[in-house]
Amino acid sequence: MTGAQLPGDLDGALAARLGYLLKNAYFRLSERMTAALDPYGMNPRELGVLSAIQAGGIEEGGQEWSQMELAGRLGVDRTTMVALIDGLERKGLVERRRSARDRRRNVVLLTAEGERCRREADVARLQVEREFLAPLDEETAAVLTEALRTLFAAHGRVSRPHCPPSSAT
Amino acid sequence: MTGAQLPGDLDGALAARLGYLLKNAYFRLSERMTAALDPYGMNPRELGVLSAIQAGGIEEGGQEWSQMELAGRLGVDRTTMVALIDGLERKGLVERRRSARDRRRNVVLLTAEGERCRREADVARLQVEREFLAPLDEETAAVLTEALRTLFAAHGRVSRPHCPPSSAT
DNA sequence: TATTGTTATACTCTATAACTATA
DNA sequence: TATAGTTATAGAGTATAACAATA
Repeated sequence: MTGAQLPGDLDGALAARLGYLLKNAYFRLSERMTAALDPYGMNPRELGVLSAIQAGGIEEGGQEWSQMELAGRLGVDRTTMVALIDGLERKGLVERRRSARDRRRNVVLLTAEGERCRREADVARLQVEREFLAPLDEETAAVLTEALRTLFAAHGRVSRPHCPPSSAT
Repeated sequence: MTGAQLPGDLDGALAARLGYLLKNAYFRLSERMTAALDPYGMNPRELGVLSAIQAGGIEEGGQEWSQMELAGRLGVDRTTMVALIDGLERKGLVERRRSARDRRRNVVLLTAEGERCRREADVARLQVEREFLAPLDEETAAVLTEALRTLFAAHGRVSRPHCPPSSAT
């Protein structure tokens, strides 16, 4: 569609580039996801935070995670996480609670509304993903997803040099 | 690897998200590509510009493209393209030439060194792509690439609202 | 009047440094 | 002394607005 009005095969040449293809897929999906989540008052990244909190809550009998741990797991800076939690707290979707065992840590919990919003938004997310993959037949879509998972396992997530407490300074 | 030191299945939960997978694949590949192209004195985006110029040059008997056209095709703003061409020109890889037929247009051409650099860097790019896909067997890698191409054709590239001369102001 | 290239400016996102309170 | 959270600040990347030259 966008390329149809362009003469020549430049789009073809670019479409041979893996980076170009991945970038376009990522940004196009992000656009749709952002639009789809807007009615729920959140963006994809915020939904990611809510999901991370929830994923922690259901594991090992309900482990609670601090901002630091969430930041590390989501691959964002801890200062970014502060702003992220600020926003979610302002919307009443999460709440900070001082950890009893280590009073430096802020445990982040879903509120009842936060959990409800997360669940609804997650349905919207799945719907967007399905629509996005609709141009592919079912098996191809499955192979694509599985291949991306394999690459993720092999190459790891985006490194966040100064966030996990390792080689700083 | 990165996830191995993390307790629980949060990475698993995130790895179920298409956006997360695409983002990680894109950023990881970008990191590697940036490192691999560094010896050639360029970054992935600059190589994209050189390739776009070259792709134009070999098509329809050697069509020459202006900054505006290159910007439109690469999906970047025209002001970004100015800075991009500035950098490439400073390195002696491209040169601007005023179009004879329309003196408003700056046709951008590869210098001899620019074409040589582009060709060498493109070999490095292919090598990086191959290595990046190495965790996948050959057929899976082919399906992945083809699927991304299909999605690209269906959803188009990243839209750049104010760049193609359409709905501005 | 509209378009290309250009410059200057603003905005967004993220990282860095410094501060506090806890350990 | 080191760590978690916070704040303020700076930096990259990108978009917006305005201007000159040309159509």
